[in-house]
Amino acid sequence: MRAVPSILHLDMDAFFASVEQASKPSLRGKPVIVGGLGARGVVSTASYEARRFGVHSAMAMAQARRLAPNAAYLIPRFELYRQVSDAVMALLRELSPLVEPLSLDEAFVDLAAGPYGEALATEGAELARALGEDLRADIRSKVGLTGSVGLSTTKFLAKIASEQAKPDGLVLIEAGREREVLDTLPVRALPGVGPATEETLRRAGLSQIREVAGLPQEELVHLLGRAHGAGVHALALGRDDRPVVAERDAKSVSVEDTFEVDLLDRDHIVGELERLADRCVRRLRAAGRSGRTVVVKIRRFDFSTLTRSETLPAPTDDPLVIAQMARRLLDSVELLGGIRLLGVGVTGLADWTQEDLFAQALREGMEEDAADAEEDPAYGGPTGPRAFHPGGALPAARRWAPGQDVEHTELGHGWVQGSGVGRVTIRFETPTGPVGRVRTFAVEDPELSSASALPLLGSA
DNA sequence: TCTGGGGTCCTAGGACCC
DNA sequence: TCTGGGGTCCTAGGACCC
Repeated sequence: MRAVPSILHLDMDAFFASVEQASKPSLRGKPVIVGGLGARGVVSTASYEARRFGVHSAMAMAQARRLAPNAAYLIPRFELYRQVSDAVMALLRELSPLVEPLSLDEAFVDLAAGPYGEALATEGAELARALGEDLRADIRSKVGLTGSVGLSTTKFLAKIASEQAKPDGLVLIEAGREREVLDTLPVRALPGVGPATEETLRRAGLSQIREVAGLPQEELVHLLGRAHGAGVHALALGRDDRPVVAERDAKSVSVEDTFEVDLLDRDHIVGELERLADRCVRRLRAAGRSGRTVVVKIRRFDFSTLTRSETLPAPTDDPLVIAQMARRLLDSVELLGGIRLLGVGVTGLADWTQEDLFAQALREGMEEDAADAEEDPAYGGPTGPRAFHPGGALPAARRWAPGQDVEHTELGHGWVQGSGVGRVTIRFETPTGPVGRVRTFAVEDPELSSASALPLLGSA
């Protein structure tokens, strides 16, 4: 454990919702909820204004609508979030090359490995605090958002600190005070303790970290298993020597869809599977990877979930091979009663592809499919726009989704506030302008087209 | 209108090999 | 001919995280 609180954890405040508020002046100070808007959607992020109604991440969207009927409900705009995230991560890299992103809105930074490392060793906590406050000021002025910073001697404590700092604050836990802080927290605050482990511990009479820390390690191992028990025990004692690790290679790529209505027809399900396989391969190839194991995931009507996987002798990124493996895996599953989710993934990733004899053999035996593939120069597979799927159960590529960016030939940039009965309501405003005016159009209005997001401060 | 999507890590049994 | 022990790979499932 370090003598100086040189591990920084940054957590952006209500990130997706805050980006939306920064982007849409009319939503500032208002409850904003970002997530899936369909019948089976869940909340990704609720703004602090929306949290006052009891809305939180992972809540069913239907429940959120009951709690906060007047909030703004928006689809996520991941491209924009990624751009903003890149700008934030760039600020973190000014502090140290050792930056470990955990998601778009969260990262650890090892300050000791950066330009301030030596000064930190002598000046200690006060310099760490100053660096954290400067970072927060930079994020506010250069990105236009607020983030909370935790600083401490380990990853775990830095994360606890940023949690305590929220929203828009900074908390530093000094070397030597770790146990004192942990003694006030419930077991649920330990990373790796979720609902199931919490319940196991509760039944053993353990609800506070302090109680877990007082136990011999063997007892935890007995309760939770070898790796988990030892890990939880160490963290409860404040022992955490996990290093900050930059750029970890992904170990799997997967895509999945939950359908608005359970899918019953096997042919229809196979069609969706092929679309998913195609999307999965695109992502795999975009990352320059290939993989050996194909995984098909199915969630049945009753929410029971199963996976089927098969491993090739060598990695592939061939769309035909992956789609065919996925189809065969699906064939081995009983689909009676209907399915609510379908997924396709590839694991066992490699950076290179051996000469793919398997794909070659498959191609030679499948000239018709190969001919299909040529119609779509990039990828094979009988895929097409959602609109062409009869009875397509996905939210039919709705032309206008709430939150989406649009451009009007005369009125300029705006966003979809809502749509229905052949009409769409647009609010015309930009991140740097005043609150905009609302206008309603026919959904088919040729003056209206979808657009890209505008940067938050003209620079992000 | 119950329960998203993209990940990581661990466990456990059987196959297989030495 | 009555039954090893260890290591690794594959498959399936589950907990957890954001």
